[in-house]
Amino acid sequence: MARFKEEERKQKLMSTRQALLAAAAEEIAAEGYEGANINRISLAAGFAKGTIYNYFSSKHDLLLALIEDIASDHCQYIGQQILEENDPILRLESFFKAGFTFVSTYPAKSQVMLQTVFGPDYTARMAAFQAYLPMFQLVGQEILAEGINQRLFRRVDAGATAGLVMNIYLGAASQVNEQGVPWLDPNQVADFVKHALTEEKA
Amino acid sequence: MARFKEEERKQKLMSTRQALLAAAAEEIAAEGYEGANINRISLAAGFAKGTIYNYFSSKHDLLLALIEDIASDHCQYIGQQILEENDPILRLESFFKAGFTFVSTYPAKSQVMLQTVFGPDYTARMAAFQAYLPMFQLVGQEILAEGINQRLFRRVDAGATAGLVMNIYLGAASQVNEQGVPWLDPNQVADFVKHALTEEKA
Amino acid sequence: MARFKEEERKQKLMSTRQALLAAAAEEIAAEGYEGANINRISLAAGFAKGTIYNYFSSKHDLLLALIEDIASDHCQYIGQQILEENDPILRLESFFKAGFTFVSTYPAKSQVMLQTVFGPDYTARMAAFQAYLPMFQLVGQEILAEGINQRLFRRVDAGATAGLVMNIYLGAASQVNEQGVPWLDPNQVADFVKHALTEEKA
Amino acid sequence: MARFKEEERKQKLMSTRQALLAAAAEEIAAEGYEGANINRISLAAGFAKGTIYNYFSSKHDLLLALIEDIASDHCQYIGQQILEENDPILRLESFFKAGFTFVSTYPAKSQVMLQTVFGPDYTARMAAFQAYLPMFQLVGQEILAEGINQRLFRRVDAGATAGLVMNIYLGAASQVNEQGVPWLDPNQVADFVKHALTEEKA
DNA sequence: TATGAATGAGAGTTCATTCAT
DNA sequence: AATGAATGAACTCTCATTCAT
Repeated sequence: MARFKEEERKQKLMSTRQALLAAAAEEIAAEGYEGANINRISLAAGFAKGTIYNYFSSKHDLLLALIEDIASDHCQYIGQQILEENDPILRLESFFKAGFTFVSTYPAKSQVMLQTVFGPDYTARMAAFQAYLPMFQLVGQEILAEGINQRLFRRVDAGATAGLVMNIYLGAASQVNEQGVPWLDPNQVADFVKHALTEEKA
Repeated sequence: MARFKEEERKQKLMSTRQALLAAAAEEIAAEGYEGANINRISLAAGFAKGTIYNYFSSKHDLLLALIEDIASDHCQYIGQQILEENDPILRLESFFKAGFTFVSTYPAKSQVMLQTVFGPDYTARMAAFQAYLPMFQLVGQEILAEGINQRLFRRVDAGATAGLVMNIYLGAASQVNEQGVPWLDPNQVADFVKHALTEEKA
Repeated sequence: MARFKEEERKQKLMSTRQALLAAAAEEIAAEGYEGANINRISLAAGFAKGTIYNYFSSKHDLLLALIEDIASDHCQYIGQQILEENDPILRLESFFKAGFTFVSTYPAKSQVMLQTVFGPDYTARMAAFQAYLPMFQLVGQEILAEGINQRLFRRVDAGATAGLVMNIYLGAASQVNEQGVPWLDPNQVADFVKHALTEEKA
Repeated sequence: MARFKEEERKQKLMSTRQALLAAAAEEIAAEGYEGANINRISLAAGFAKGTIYNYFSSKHDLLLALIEDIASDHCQYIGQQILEENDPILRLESFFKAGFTFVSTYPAKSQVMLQTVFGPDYTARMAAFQAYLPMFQLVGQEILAEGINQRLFRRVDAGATAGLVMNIYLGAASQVNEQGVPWLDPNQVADFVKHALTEEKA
C-alpha cells in the first residue's frame, strides 16, 4: 500500500516533468532558447512560474534535459522503424520516411533540435551529439556498413557518410513552409541518397 | 571640390557601417541574435553605444542588414568561383570547394547565416532565402539544368534538387569541431553529390 | 502510563524545537537574518521544509524565539559564573572570563545576538534588550552597585555604567579573526574596566 | 572651453554618485544590506531603477563603495577634530565628542557601519577595517602613544587598547533610543576611559 | 506531526532604446 | 555624426509560506 502510494507519487512527478518539457519545447521552438520565457513555459504547462524550478535547476538545465528527452524519443522512434526492415535499401527509405514523419508529428521538438545543432551554445550542441550517437550508430552500422557488406552500396567511409546522411535528413526535413509542410518529400531524398550510394554499373 | 568632400563623407559612412556589421557578425555568431548585445557590438566596432542607432534603426534591423550583407558576399564569392569553370561537373566541385572556403574564411558570417536559416525568426529566415535566391539560381541553372542538358546528370527536378544540394552544402560545411575545422571535406561531399546525380550506365 | 506517553511526546517536541533553533542559529549567524533560508534551516535540522512551521509561525517568529533562547542561555551561564564569587572585583573578572568563554563556545549564538543588537530590526532589538535585562541587573547590582557600596569602585552611575560595561564586553568578545579567536583577551579587558572603576588614591 | 565642459560633466557624475550613495545609506540603515532594495535606492535618489547600475556593478559593489565613502568621511571628520587639540587628554575627549556628533549628525551612515562591523559579510567587514585604519592610527598614535609618552596615561598596549577604545566608542555611540538620542553621553564615556588609562597615584 | 510540491511576490540585473549635448 | 547617461520593461531565479496527504 505504501509502496503503491510511493509509485503514484513518482508517476505524478514524472507527468509534471513531462508537461513542463512539452511546454518548453513549444516555447523554445517558437522563440529560441534565449528568447524563451521560463515563466511562460511553467504557466503554459499549467503551473505557477516558480514550479519549474522544482524540476530544473536553471533555464540551461531545462534545455539540456529537453535535448536528452527529444533525442531519446527521436532515436527510439527511428530505430524502431528502421529495424522493422531487413534490407539496407529499405532501411534507408524507412529512415527518411520515419524521419519526415517524426518532424511533422513533433515539429516543436524538431525545431528545438535544429536550433541546438546550429545554434551558438557549444555545451548544448555537444549534449545533442552525445544524445544522438545511437542514431549515428544505426545509420552507420545497420544501414551503410550492412549495405556495403552486401555489395548493395559502393565502398564509402561509413562514418563520414553517416554524418552526411544525417545532415541531409536534418536539413531536408526541417525546411518547411509556413504551414509546416516540407518542401521536399522523403522519397525524393531517399532516392537521391540511394543514387549517391549505388555503384554505377560498368 | 564639394563633390569630392561629399564622396569622402559617404566613404566614411560606409566604412563605419561595415565596421558595425563586422562586429555584429562576431557578436551574433558567438551569442546568437537574442543573446547578442547591441551596445557591445557598437563598442567592439570602436564607437559609443548610441552610434549604432545612427546606422540601423533597431537590433532587428541590424540583423536584416547583416543577413543581406552576408548573403551578398556569399553569393558573389561562390558565383565568381563557379563561373570560372564551364563544365557542370567541375562547377559542382567548385561549388563545394568555394563553399567550404567561404565557411572557413568567414566563420562568423557563416554561423550567423546558419542560425538564421534554422532559427525561430520567420522574418529573418525569409529575408535570408530572398537574399540567397541568386545562389539557388546558380545551382539550379548553371550547374544542374546545364548538366542535365548536357546529359551529364540524370533527369532530376532541378529546383528541388538545388534546394537539396544547398542544404547539403550548408549542413556539411557548418559542422566543425572546436578548432573550426570541418568534419567532412569538400571533395567527399562533391563526390557524394556527383554520384547522386550521375546516371548509372546500363 | 498515559501520563508517561504524554511526557515522552513533549520531550520529543522540545528536542525537535531545540534542533531547529540550533540550526537557525548556525544559518542566521552565517547569512544574517534576511539572508537566512528557512527551508535550509529545517533541512539542516534533519526535517523537511514544512516542519519548521509546526513550531514557529513565521521566519520572524523563529528569530524572536531564537533570541529568547540565546539570551536565556547566556544570562544563565554568566549569572552562574558571577555568583560563584563574592567579591565584586572577582565578579567583574568572572564576568569577562565567562563572557569570552560563552562567545568562543557558542560562536553562532553570539553572532546572532550581535547582529540583532546592531541590526536594523527594531522589534528584534527590543526583544533582545528585554531578554538581557537579567544580565543588566546582574552587572548593575551584583557587581557595580555592590562594588561601590564596598568602596571598591568609585561612585559611578550604576545603570549607565552597566550599559557601558555590557557594550565593552559585547564589542571586545565579538571581534574575532577568521579562526574565531578574539583579538583581545578577557584579562586585558577586565583590567581596563577595573582601572576605569577604581578611585585613584590621593 | 572643452576642458570646462568636461569638468562640468565629471562634476555631475560625481554628484549623481553621491546622491546614490546617500540614498543607499538610508535604505541600508533602515533595512539592512540583505533587506535593502536596490531599485528603491535608485528611485529614492531621484533616478530610474536601472541608473544605479551605471555607477555600481552590483549591490555588493555598492555596499563596498558606501563603506569606503563613509569611512573616509568619518576618519576625516574625527581626525580634524582630534588634531585641533594638542594635549592627549583633550584629544581623547575630542574623540568621543566628535564621534558622538558624527553619529547623531549622520545616523544612517553610522548604522551602516555598525551593521557591517557586526554583520555576517566577511568581505565587507574586512573592507571596513581597512578603511578605518587611519582612525586606528590616530587613536593609537596621536592619543594613546602620545599620552603614554607624556606620562599622562599608564603603560598600556597602545594597539590593543586602541581597538578597545574604538569598540567602546562604536558601542556607546550607537545605542540610541527610538528618537535617535544616545543613552550615554560622550563626557561619561570619555571620563570612563580617562580613568581606565590614568595611573593611580601611590 | 511530518512531508514536500506548489505558489507567486519580489529580488537583482540586463539591455534595447532615447535624447540632450 | 557621435556620445553616453538615463530609462524602465522584462528577465531569471529565490524563498517564505501554504496545504493536501
